[in-house]
Amino acid sequence: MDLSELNEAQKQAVTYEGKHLLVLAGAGTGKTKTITYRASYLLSKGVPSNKILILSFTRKAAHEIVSRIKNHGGSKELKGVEGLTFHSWCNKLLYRFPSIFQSKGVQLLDEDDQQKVMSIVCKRNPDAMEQLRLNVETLTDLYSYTRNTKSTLSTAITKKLLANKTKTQIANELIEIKPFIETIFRDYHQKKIEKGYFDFDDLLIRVATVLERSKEAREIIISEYDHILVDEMQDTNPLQWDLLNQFKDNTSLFCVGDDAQSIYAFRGADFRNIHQFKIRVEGAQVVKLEQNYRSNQEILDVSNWLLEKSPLDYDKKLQAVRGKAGYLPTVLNVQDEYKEADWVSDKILRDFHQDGKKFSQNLVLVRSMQHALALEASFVKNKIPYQNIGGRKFLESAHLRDLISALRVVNNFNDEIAWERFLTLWKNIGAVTAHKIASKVGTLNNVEEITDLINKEVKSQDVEKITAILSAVDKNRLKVKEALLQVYENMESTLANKYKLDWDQKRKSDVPVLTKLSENYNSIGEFITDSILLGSSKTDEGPLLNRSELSVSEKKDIVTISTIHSAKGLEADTCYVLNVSPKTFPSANSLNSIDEIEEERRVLYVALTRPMNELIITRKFDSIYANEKKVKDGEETTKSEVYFLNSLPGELVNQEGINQHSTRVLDSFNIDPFDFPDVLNYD
DNA sequence: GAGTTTCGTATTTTT
DNA sequence: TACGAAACTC
Repeated sequence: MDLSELNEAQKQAVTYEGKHLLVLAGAGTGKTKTITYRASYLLSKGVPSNKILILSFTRKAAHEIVSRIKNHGGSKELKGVEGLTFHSWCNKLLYRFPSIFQSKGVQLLDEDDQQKVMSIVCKRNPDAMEQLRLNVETLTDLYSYTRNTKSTLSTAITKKLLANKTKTQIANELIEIKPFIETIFRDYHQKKIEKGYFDFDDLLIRVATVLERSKEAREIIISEYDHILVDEMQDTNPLQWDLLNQFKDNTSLFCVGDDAQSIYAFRGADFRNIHQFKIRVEGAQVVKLEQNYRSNQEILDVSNWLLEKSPLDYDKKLQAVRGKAGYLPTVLNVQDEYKEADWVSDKILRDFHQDGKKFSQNLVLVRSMQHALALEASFVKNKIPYQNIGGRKFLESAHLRDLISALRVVNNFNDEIAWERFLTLWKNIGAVTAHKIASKVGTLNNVEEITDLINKEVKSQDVEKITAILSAVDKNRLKVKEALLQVYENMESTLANKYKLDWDQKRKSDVPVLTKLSENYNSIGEFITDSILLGSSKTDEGPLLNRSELSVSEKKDIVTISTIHSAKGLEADTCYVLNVSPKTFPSANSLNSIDEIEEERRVLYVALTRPMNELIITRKFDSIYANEKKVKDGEETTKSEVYFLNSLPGELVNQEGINQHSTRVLDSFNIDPFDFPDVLNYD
């Protein structure tokens, strides 16, 4: 196998002969390359492909690695190498070994479904909710966080809800709210058991618990794999570590990560999984990759500066193998997002026409997809082709969930959430009627009994369509596409009416894509689970789309707009990091603790380390003046002064778009940085 | 008056 | 897009 493209450190990692290895790899140092070469290397040494498992945190990353292995291997046995997310991996195990994991017939819930279940539970505990004054989303987050971090409820509440309180306040409030939260969580758990619901976390928890408890199960499962390669190790949480930990006696762990790119702490990611790797895994070695091949030094200087400003010690200073480019990154000060959008569109078009730069060499990064709306409008106006990564996924869109809900209710009569969605679609059926039906239907035995019930109890002009859909799906349980087509036939006018704003232009065209996706499934249940788990953005090259050979878009020359969270591992010639304004970096919602603020810093760091040649940062300067606005209870004055680009040294960037406001703008950048305590104990 | 529809408002990040 | 309040319908 040809290793000549690797540097010494990479080679050392790839050909490592010991059992366990941790690769600490800074941004752009060839992390993905190392992990793909490792897999190819193992294959070339005769390790069977089905004994190698590649795990990542996001679907995109997992898929990226597998497709890269295929590129430089080319041989057939590579097909067997699995590249999965932790969740899809566990789902697969549950599916393959239903008797070991007691997982037959479970109904997977996606995030929206999970919140609906939580919402039902909250409504039946009005007293607790009255006391708590928390919304459903916060509770669902807290529940998931507690389980992913394997922490006590008290610890989780303290971290998530009381982060900015004093010790006495915490103690008092804990006593006050914890019992109510506990009531709700216990009830939620009960509800899941009743209905056979599984939320995302249950996938991992079920596997971890069974492996922990049963020696026999563990022996069967861990012998499945000789090598587990973990990408983005810094994003794994204690629950995921628990899983990996079960394997270490039998299986070699090859983990790659970068603590400076840990941006999922809000979901429980814990970079102690990296820092303590050597302690936790006996005999593990560590290899560091420090040479950056991606960017020029000027870009890295800005990234390095950002990390240096942190009170945490990342011990990281990226060196560009490529050296200096001779020009600086740009900071563009704009008035509002429309000016920002026009400027970016203009530049992309100019580069395209004058320099022959491809659209696909541009990557636009945003904190949240919300920030990209004006730009998308501008792209449409200027006829710039683009794709979105991150944000709402294809199969998470409401109209497709409406269609799928029809499959779900027939697949599982007990699926209350799906019943409510499906029934409230129709004229004169609201939450009350839907709930009444949903609660009666679970005990019935076949679809005829259900249509009888609906005929009897529902007064709606659409009853005929409803029953027609249910019967059609029932008859086509094994022909998913046919079932979907018949659902659509009966539902089209209703959907067109519900989404009249953008049905014709936008949503309608998703339906053939969905039916195309369904072609390769011959059981409704499998299709439903996959559609929840894979979520699959329309332009994603995930397994769902590959199966049906729909990944046409990847060959097209288009600009990519991505959330920063989805952009890890991506790179591009030119990157636009939009709206790096006060209150966005760090986000106004993340100012409760140093941990939160530092995570925001790492998010920005990930963004800044994406470009190869050109980095353009934009920010709205009028939002700087908005700092004083809306001070709640007089407490937030200091918080509004935290802004990462405060005191950004002028020699690191070129500023553009400064007009008569310029001096005032620059002055206001000189506010003292937030006063961080300088010693932190992360143990 | 129960139930449904409609309208206005606010929205981080991912499995 | 989801929630709450207000308006509307049986």
